[in-house]
Order: sequence, then C-alpha cells, then structure tokens
Amino acid sequence: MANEKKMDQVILGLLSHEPMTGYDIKKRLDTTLRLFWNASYGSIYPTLNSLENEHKVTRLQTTYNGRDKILYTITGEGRQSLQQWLEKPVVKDELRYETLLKLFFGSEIGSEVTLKHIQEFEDKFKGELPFIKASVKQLNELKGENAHQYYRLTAMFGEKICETYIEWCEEVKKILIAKGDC
Amino acid sequence: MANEKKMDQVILGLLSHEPMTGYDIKKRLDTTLRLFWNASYGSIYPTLNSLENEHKVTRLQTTYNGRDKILYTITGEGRQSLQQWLEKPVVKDELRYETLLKLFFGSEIGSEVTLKHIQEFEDKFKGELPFIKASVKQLNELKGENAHQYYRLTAMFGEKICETYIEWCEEVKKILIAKGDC
DNA sequence: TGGCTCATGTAATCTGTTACATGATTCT
DNA sequence: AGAATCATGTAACAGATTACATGAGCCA
Repeated sequence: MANEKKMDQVILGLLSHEPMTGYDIKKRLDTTLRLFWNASYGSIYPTLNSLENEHKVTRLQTTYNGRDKILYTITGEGRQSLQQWLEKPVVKDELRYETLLKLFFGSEIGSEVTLKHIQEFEDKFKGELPFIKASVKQLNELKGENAHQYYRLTAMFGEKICETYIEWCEEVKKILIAKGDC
Repeated sequence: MANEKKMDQVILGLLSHEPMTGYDIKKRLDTTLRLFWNASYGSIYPTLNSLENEHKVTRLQTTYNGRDKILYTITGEGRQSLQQWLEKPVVKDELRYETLLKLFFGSEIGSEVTLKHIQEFEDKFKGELPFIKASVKQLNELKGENAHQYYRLTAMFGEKICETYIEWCEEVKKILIAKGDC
C-alpha cells in the first residue's frame, strides 16, 4: 500500500504514554488497539530504528532479569512531531471486511455457505465483547489519568460496534434461513 | 501488504453479476461497495489482464457511441475459481480507523482538536446515511433477483454501523465537551 | 472553447507482511 | 525436559497506490 506511513505516528503515540520496547509495542497493538489498528514486528523494529535516527526517540539498553531489552523513550522532538500529526485532519478511515465481500457475492454460492461466514463473524465479535466490556467498566471507575479517558472512548466504540455487528448477524441469519436457497 | 490477493476475487465477483469494463468496476467499487471495499485503476486493469491470461474472463472490444470500451465477461473457469474462494473461510476482516488512533492519543493534543476529528467523522457518515437508506428501501421493495437480496444485507450493515457511529460520536462529544481540557 | 466524464493503461514507489533466524528465561 | 513466552531483528516479496500519460465525446 502506497499510503501515508502511519507507523511512525502509532509508535510515537504509544511512547507518548510511556517508554516501551518493540515487543511491548507489538503487545499493545495486539490487545488494546486490536480493534482499530495492527502491525507486525517487520514494521515495528525498522520504524523504531528510523525514529531514533531522526532523534524522535532515544534507546536505552537495559537488562531485566537477565533479559536484554531496548527501552525506547520519546524525545521532545518526537512529541512535537506527534502533535503536528494529531492536528492534521484524518486522511483515511478504512474498513475492509472480506466477510462483507463474500456476503455480497453470496448468490454465487448460496445461503448455506454464506451462513457459515456470518456465524464465524458473529462468533468472533461475541468472543471479543467480554474483554471490551471489562475494559470499559474498569476505565469508567478509574477516573484518573487523562490518557485513560481517551482510551475509554475508543473502548466504548469497540463495545458499540461489536453489539451492532451481533445484532446485524442475527437479522441476516433469520433472512438467510428463511429463504433457504441452498 | 503481503496479504492474500483478493483483487482477483473481487473482480470475478462483480463480473459474476454482469459483464463490465474496468471503468465500470471502479465505479461499482466507489459506490455500492464503498463501505467495505475499494481499489484503484492501478490494480484493476492489471488484474483484468492477468485474469484473461488465466482464462477466467474473456474480453470483448466494443464501440458504444464512438467510444471504445473493453467489456469483460466471466468464464466457467472463472466462476469455478470464484466459488472455490467463496467456500473458503474468511481470512481477514480489517478495520483501520485513523480517527480512532487520533482519539486514542488525544491526551497529547487535548479535547478541542480531538473534537474536530470526531465531528468530521460524524459528518462523513451522516452524509452517507441518506444514500444507504435509499438503497435499503429500494432493495426491500425489489423482491426480484437473488443477487439483490445479498446486496441488501450488506446495505443493512452499512445502515446499522452508520447509525451506531453517529450515536457514538454524540456520546463522545458530550464527554469531551464536559471535560474541556484544551 | 473549456471543462467534465468516459475510458484504458503504465512506471515508480511505498508500505508492510511473511518467513526465517537466533537465543535466553520462565513455567509446568 | 520441553513448551511457551520474552526479545530483537532481516530479507524477500507482495500488493497496492499515486501520479502520469493519452485521447475521445458530451454539455454549456
């Protein structure tokens, strides 16, 4: 994808909350940001390197429990660069659901197969929901740090869309079962 | 992105409904499928070429109103290939919202700027909604072709999530205005 | 006549994934 | 002892966008 590179900003954003290792960043993306962003090691580590070259982060080699790790900290320059990006209007919000695609072409394969895809889609989000709900609840009580309040708003988004998806799946299932053209 | 190439299937899917030109395909993606899929000419035309080489589509050079166009039709082989893909489980549903990212890092820039992003997000989907609602209504009445019924299900998806997004935006705005930490 | 839409295509470039490589520590 | 997790990284490759190039017909 020849889109604007956003990995820089994602990493700076995460480091704006606290110093982290590349491994930590990956974990954060796989959990907290899972619903709206993701990335692989193959893009995280090289980006950390280039950010260091641009003096937007500093590296600190440490050893914790005999384990080597490289802790990255955002610099003033990095924070400035992040803020500049945050001020700019959003360029692209993208939703790419293969499930929707397969549904759209459903007439070519019939309702039985299509139902399976819908069921899997539903199950996936039903699986997510408890964790998201737990986060929202936790973040509601925790009226502390500012960053947590913003995290809470994104978690609320996750909760809402999961619930909407599940509702929609139920409707779709009813309709597909009713027609039963297998 | 070194993901599985889905452009092939998208084009075959669209051609499974009716013969089209590359230009038509682009239009369809920009309108009907806009909410869950998109692509540029730079991927459409080369894909059409490779599909022809694999005998999954046939080209028909025509002239309509003095305008040259190449009409592509799916072959039996192409249809088979499409069906095989449709049967396979979904590999990836991806949502990538820069807006959510900027919201998540909102503490770094404050609620004033963040509110602007939320407002734009809301406006965008408020703008989409009338068209989607019109589609849904039209497709509800039109109880004809099978393919339309599948299209209708995806339009219902669009309607639901747009409404959910707008609701969520209203909540977020209230919370951000209440705290007012600019 | 000028601007918009119709219509097809290519080359350069970007961005990121996948798969591989390595090795230590912690848990069971 | 073995599996899982912690931890960092690279090279090959894929997939797609952007920007450019070209030209005809339609509408005002």
